[in-house]
Amino acid sequence: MLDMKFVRDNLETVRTMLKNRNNPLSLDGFSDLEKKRREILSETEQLKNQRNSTSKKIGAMKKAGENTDAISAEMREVGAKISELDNELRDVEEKLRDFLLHIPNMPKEDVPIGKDDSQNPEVRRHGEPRKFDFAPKAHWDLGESLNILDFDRAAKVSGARFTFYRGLGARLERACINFMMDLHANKHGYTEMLAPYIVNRDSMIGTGQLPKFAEDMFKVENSDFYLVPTAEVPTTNYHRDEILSAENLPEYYSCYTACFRAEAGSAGRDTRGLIRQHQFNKVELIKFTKPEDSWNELESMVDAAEDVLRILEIPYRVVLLCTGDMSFTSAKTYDIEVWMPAQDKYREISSCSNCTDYQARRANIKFRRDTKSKPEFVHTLNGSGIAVGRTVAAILENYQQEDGSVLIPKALVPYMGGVEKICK
RNA sequence: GGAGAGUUGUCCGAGUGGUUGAAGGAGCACGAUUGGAAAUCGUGUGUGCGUUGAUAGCGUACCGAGGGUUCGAAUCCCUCACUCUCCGCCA
Repeated sequence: MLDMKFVRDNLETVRTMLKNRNNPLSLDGFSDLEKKRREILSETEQLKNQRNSTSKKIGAMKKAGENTDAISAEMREVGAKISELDNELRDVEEKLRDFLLHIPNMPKEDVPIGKDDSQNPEVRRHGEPRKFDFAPKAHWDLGESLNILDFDRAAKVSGARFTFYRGLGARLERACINFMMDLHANKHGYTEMLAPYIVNRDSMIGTGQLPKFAEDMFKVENSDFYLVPTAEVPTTNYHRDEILSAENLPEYYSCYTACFRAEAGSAGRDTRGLIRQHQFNKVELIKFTKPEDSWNELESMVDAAEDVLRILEIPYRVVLLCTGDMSFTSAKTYDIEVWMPAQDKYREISSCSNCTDYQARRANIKFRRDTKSKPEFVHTLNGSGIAVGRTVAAILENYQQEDGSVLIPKALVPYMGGVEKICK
């Protein structure tokens, strides 16, 4: 969340930001609440001061054997007033907190203002989309005809937006996970993690999924548990309520998890194939950095994610998200979009964001520059490194042959136990 | 799931109603000592909020979380979470 004082002192700037993000939140009432909070606080603290000093006095009087009935009665009234004010204060602070939890992060100055994804500027491209001398098939058709993806049985067993991988399909998904984890651990310096798939409410608030996006999550019934929508949640909250030491920064983590998303509101979109599933695999990259380093760290994180596609030799482009398309917690986001021949367009396969101190403030993650200095909020970054199901889809479409077989990218062959091609 | 024990500052660890933000120790920082270091000695060493020009001072809150009793709670009561031990079950 944003700093309360920042919102108070920059109300119009925050309003403009909300408008640029197409966020309808109204800040009416915020200033009054903020002012009210300080008024109550000053009054209640004054009374507490009185109570504290008088209570000490009462202790001394009792020791001296004096009667304290009158003064105790007086303090009882002060106490009643205090608890009345405290209740009022709690109410005001709850409302303020609710405001703050619903205000998204401030975009960096160089983020273009725009309505939606049509206004995301392209930053760079890598690789030439292959020229097919036959009509390329969609990955779901390839997967079914090769008998490596089974959407029908997944629908029977679970429902829409689930998939069975089988045989070399399952092997390919697993090969991608292993390849990505090895790449980030060995080449890019990320510490490998495996995290819980179920997290509590505080974690979901810490990274910004709650309270606003509850309908996008799967909640475990009769509990306060949620299925993780991304490894960003457990991995960023790994350091919740901690003060990190400066010499450990930046901290890099890579974490594979399955991801669970309700996909409410995307009915009818990407109904076929691996693109939009209730459960999918993802390798996530997470960084905790000093504030002054986070922008460079964002660039190197995107590069690490791009590296996956470069090594797999699949064409992609990088776009910079405009204000209207950026996620809630992000100050700046690059999306990597992979070339999908059957759709004849680039599709998102990774999203890398610098959340600056926004999540750190929610999750209370700080660091200390040295023993004498006050703790400061870290910056948190997260990025897909990369979405595994979409990678498999991209491999199937980009590496397909006219006879319906699919070649395995060279870098994955060792992870496939030497298999170089998937055929019928 | 059953029974019991715990949760205090960076760490260890005292503290069962009053001057305790919290004994003592360790660590750390600064200073003294030293040719330099170790050892030793001295001083200091939490966070949030409010006030403020101020990372000064003052006030306030915080001893797992939330509520209650009391003039006053780390200390008493209630609820919850987590940790540990034993039993049961189990990949």
